[in-house]
Amino acid sequence: MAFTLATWNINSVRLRMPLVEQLIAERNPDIICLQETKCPDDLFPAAAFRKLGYEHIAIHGQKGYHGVATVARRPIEIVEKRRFCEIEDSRHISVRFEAGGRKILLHNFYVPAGGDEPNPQINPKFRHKLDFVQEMNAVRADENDGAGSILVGDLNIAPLEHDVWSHKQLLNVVSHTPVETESFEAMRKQGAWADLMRLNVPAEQKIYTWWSYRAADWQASNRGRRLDHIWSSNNLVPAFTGYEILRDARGWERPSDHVPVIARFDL
DNA sequence: ATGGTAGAACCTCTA
Repeated sequence: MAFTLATWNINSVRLRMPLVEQLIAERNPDIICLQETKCPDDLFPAAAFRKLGYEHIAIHGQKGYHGVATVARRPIEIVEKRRFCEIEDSRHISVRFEAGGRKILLHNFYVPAGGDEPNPQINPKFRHKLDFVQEMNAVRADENDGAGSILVGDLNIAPLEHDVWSHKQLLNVVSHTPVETESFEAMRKQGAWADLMRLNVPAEQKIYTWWSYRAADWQASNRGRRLDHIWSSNNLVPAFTGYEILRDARGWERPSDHVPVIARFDL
């Protein structure tokens, strides 16, 4: 039983519904996890998704900012919309679905970006980001009863040296500072999560999923970062059969600054 | 070293 799963920071789902349609036309993922939907739940384009065949919809949105959504061609059951750092931001939703006779728990995350100043003493947004990652230590790849877990989303941290265009130049830039990358990797390992996008890729190979809007020519400068991630419990690693970063989507009409990442599993 | 773009919503915040 094969299925594909896409994760994409869409940066306004209402504005970019045509791009979502393009993703579906080109790759037809079974499940789509969106972040930064920037859309209250009552304005979510649910009818449009249903029309496209995504009849199962789990949303956790708010007005103006943040917001996550998981939509699927197959039944999904909402498990939780977790609140982090005692703040009412919409940054998480988890659902359960069945594949190959196994129940799978799927977390969809939008981790705080953290502002520009990488000093938690003077930048509350960076403090919030660090606290958020700390709190994610409680989210583990539970393997009870043979079930598996998947965690995807815009995690806003590029943990490894070759997850950014220049390790040296980004050491003091939020998303790649040592305090972030170290607590991020510690949290991932502590939760027993496998970093699927790096599994079979040489450490020195660059992987990007995001290119800034601020570059004059994103393609020419190619100063990307790997901010979007796909993790799974170890018992799902044998079922993981590969992934694709839809880099082309960065060049689509009025693009998001993130591109979809699509993982394939065969259970 | 600096400033560059984009979205939501309405003033400025967030990224």
